[in-house]
Amino acid sequence: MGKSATRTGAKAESLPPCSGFEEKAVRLKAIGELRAALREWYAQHKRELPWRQNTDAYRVWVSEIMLQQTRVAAVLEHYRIFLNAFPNIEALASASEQRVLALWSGLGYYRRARMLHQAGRVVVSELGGMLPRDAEALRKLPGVGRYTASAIASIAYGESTAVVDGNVERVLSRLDGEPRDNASAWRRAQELLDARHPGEWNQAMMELGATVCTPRAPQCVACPVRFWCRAPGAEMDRPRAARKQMEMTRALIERAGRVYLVQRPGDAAKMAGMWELPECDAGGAKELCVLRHSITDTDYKVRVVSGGMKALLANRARAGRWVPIEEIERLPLTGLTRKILRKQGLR
DNA sequence: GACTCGTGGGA
DNA sequence: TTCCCAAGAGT
Repeated sequence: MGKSATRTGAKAESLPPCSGFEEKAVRLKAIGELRAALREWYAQHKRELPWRQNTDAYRVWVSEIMLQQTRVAAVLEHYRIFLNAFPNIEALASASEQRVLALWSGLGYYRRARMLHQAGRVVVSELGGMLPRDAEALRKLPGVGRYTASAIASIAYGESTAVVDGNVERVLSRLDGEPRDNASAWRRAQELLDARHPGEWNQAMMELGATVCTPRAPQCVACPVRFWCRAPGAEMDRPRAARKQMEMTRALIERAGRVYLVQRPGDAAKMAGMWELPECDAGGAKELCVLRHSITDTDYKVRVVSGGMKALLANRARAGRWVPIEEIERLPLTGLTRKILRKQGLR
C-alpha cells in the first residue's frame, strides 16, 4: 500500500544491500539515518508493557519465553500472575513443576514452561542463581535458542547482538525488497544493528513489525523507515495450514463441591501430565454449553454436558480424581478445561 | 530441513 | 464463520 504516495523520489535513498557495489560511505550514512529514525520512532511509539518496566534479566527471560509464538495480549495476564508468584529465579527454581505448569495453563506450548523451570533450577544449583551474561552462554539453557539468547543478552546486558524473529524477518524482507532465508536475515540484522543501543534497537525492529510493518495491511504512511524501504507493503508469501474441524463432548461432573478430572498421560505428545475434563460420548446427558476451541491444527466445537457417575461409566473416561473446587487452580489444566470451568463459574 | 507443539483474537 | 497467525525451540 501507499506505494506511489510514500515513495516519491525515495528510490535513490533506499537502503543499499550489504554486498552491493555502492560506496561504503553512502551506505553507512543511510544506515545511520535509518537507525536514528527508528530509534526516535520507538521512543515515541513503543507500547508500555510490563516487561519493559526494567531490564532485569530474569524478567526479560520470562517474557521472552512466554512471547515465543504467542501474542502480547495473551501474555500480559499470565506474565503478571507468574511474576507475582515467582518474582525471582530462586522462587521459580524452588517451585514444583506442577505449580509452574498450573500458572502457565492457557498459554500453550507447555514444554516452554518445563524448560523454563529446568533452566531455573540449573541456574540456581550450578550458576549461583545468576543468569549467564552473554548470548553464547544463555544459549545453553534449555528452551533458550538463538533468538531468545540474543534478546536477553541485548536487552538485559547491552550485548551488541541482533535478533531475528518473525517480525524482523518481515521488516528486513520489505526493507531490502527481497525474500530472505534465515541465515541471510541474521547477517543483515547484525549489520543494521545499532551497536550503541542494541536492546532498544532489537525491540524497535520487533515493535515496528508488530504494529506498523504487519503481515497484512501494513501502515506504510506511519512507518519511520519508509524512505529507505525498497518494497513498502510487499505481500509476504505465507504457507497456508488448513485446519481440521472436529466435534467433541466433555463431561462436567460436579458433586459435593468436587469436580471429576482426568490426567493426561505423562508421555502424551500434547499437554503431557495436565488435567482436564473427561471426554465422553455425546448421548443423553444434559447440555451445559457449546464452545469453540482450537488446538494446534484443529478447530473443535465442544459440547459440555453435565453427568453423574452413570454417564461417566458409560463413557470412555480414564481413571481420574475428584478434585475439590478450591484446589482446581493448583492443578495444571489444559486450556480447554480452564476455559470451560471459567465459563461455568468454577474457577 | 520438515514437523510439532496451544491458544485466542482479529480480519 | 472461518482462517491466519504470534517476540521459537527441539527433534
